Amino acid sequence: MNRGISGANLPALRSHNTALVLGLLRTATVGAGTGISRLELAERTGLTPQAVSKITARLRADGLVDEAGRGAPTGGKPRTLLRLARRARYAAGVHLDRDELTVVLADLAGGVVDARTLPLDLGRPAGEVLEAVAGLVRETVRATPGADGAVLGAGLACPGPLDHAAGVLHRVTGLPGWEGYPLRDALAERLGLPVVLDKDTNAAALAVLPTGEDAAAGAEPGPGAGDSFGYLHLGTGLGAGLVLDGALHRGARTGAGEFGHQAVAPDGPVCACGNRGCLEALCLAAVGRGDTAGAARLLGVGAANLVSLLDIDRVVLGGRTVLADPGLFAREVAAAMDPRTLRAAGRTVPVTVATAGRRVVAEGAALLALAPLFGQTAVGRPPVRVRGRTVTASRGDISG
Amino acid sequence: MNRGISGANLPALRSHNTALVLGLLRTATVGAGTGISRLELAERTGLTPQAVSKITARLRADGLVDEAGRGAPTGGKPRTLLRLARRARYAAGVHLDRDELTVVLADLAGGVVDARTLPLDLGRPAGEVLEAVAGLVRETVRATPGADGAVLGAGLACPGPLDHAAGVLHRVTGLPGWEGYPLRDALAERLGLPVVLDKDTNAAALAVLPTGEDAAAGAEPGPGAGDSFGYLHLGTGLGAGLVLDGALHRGARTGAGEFGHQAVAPDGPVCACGNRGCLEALCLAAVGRGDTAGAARLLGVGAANLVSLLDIDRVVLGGRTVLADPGLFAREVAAAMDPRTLRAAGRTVPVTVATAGRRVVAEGAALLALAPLFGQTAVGRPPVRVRGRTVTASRGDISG
DNA sequence: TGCACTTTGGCAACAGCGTTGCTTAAGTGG
DNA sequence: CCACTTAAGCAACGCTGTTGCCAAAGTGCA
Repeated sequence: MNRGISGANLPALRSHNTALVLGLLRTATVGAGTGISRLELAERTGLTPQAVSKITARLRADGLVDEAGRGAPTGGKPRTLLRLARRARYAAGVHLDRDELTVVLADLAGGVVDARTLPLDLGRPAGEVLEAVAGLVRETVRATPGADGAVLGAGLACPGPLDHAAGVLHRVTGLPGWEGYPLRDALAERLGLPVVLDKDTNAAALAVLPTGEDAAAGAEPGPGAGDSFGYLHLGTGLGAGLVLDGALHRGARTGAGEFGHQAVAPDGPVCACGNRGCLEALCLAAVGRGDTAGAARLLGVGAANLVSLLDIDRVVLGGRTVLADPGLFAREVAAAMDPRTLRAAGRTVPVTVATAGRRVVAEGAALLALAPLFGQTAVGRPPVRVRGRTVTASRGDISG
Repeated sequence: MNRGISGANLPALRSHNTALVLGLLRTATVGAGTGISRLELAERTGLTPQAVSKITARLRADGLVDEAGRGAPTGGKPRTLLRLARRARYAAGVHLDRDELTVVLADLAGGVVDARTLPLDLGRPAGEVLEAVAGLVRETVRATPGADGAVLGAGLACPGPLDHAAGVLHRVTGLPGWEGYPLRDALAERLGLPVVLDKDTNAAALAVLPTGEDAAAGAEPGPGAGDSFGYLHLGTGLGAGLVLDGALHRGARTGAGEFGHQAVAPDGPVCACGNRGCLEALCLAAVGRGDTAGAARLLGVGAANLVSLLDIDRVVLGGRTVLADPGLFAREVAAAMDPRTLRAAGRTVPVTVATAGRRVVAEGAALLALAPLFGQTAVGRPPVRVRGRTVTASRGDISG
């Protein structure tokens, strides 16, 4: 029942609008982006040009935003383009997998500046693992001139159930030693930086959110809404990261996205979780007997369920098994989905493979640490007049 | 890519906070609620007491809020309790089903003031159906003294695929005449009132959202987050309404909640949608052969999939078939879910049956029309300091 | 009964947000 | 070269929630 504290005051208003502008600047900065003008920022946010001028002036004074040349001629004074000062701040992204450690250093726009990978057995004692992580992060930061004092924080992505809010691991399958370990705070103390802990699949989903370079062909988010998709990760397990209306959906216990343990066959084989007919068990069995196409088609059935339940715009695939034959997976998953989504939802849902490949989780982890800067939540809507008096309006329950 | 316009200005800020206060007043008003004091409003919203005083003063001047006695003695001046002036405004809720029309008139707090039901064949021509709907709404409004000029709008809940944003029906299964019909605008014109169109399952889910009277036992939303649940409706079909973090999840095309067409058996019977193994086909077949408990257990398997994917807090059941034996359904669904959610998510998920019974959809439809008044979206969080300067913060992608 | 104390809640002045009206800057095109 | 167009900053402003203060309205002990 406790809805939390969500009253808004002027500093919150300012933060919200600043984050909104920064978010748009980021999408205009990533990849080969040339920047975005103040007026376009005003159009996209709904703020007045003057308000955008003030906000961008503050950001420029803080060194977070630079001018980047002129826009196309329009018959009058050309628009001045703005973009993020990419190297003004950095964030570290850590992918702590069962047998491997990957660390990336990302700039303000999320671009990877440096990346390092090390073999690492997650079964080793916690102190040892933490020292390896902290060491590789420090090494990566030191290798980039100017990054040393400018790292905003670190994102840490791990497999298995965990609690994002508390920063604590639950049970990493097969590795009982990590149960309940406060990984976030332990790393934060060693690094002297804020750390955000999340599931690997959630991190990967963040990396796939279109920050400019990666919007899937044909995927059109609905009117006024953010992007919605599922990132399906098939590696040593099968999980998903869900982005709904442009925001990661974790669930209250960081339990969302347990895609692999949906039941799709009443009398299927017994899964490692103890139940029958889990999609993960069927899928991995198919992979195990070399039937990659069969695994992909099973994945497609699960993906079709996801589309039916959540009305997402697109599906993105990743994980080692998928990356071993990306074309086949994209093709077979789509083939398995099409008849179901066409008949049930009347549309074809685009299926792609995450372009960042094996580094997608680490890149997403860095975005976890950058996320507080780039908000996207609305404060509300224009006031509504009720019986002649302006009373109120808000996004509330209804969205149209 | 178009994130929509979400910049916030002072009127938006005011609307947001006013809606927040109204929402808390509503939860304190429904049922046997005695009201809520200004100071508690301040604590719950995070606003200062003075800000709450100003907001409630405006609402009292508008006639939307009344004083309602004193709070418990605390050793000083007792708090003055406030509550919604329930009869200050009304909203109509329309449940247009295949064979029946139900209209309720709800007061500001969502309480049902009057309700009427009529047999109505949805296969009749559109004009005839609309006239019946408008007629029953008018009749219901006229029957309540003081309601005539005070109706904020009408919510209209229908079965089958439709577009909430456009207010247009897609194809109502078996009734091709309604395909593409702009039902919302047609009714709005006849009534001279704003109309909101939504799926019956979404409306029912709104009615189940705890506005005070209906919080399921044992359901604890996660820290800082809103309630999350799935409302599963088993009647002539099988569908769901999803509430995630306190907000209805519709999807960009109002397609979310197609719970019945998830595949749970690779070689199952052919469903009406043309695919094999849909949960709806299996479930309805079980009902058809009198195996109600079997249908309930199948429902439980689907519900467990929902919990795995979305990490929801609870499951609520409704629909004619469920209401024919509520106890059995609650028991068997829970029994089928428990082994799956215990092993996969480590918890038991409460299962209840919607208390509003057959009227739940119409009640929820009325809430659709009231929703714009009672927002629950946050503007952001307190500012975050980055390298010594206050830059920004927002809810953004990460929620902890 | 009276008085000290506690707590509520309004009044008034204020800081800071985006907005408005206007001016200046910097181009294009005849 | 000049009229015109468009971009973007300056200054004044309205309105938001906030702060400091004070009156109102209780409780509880002497």
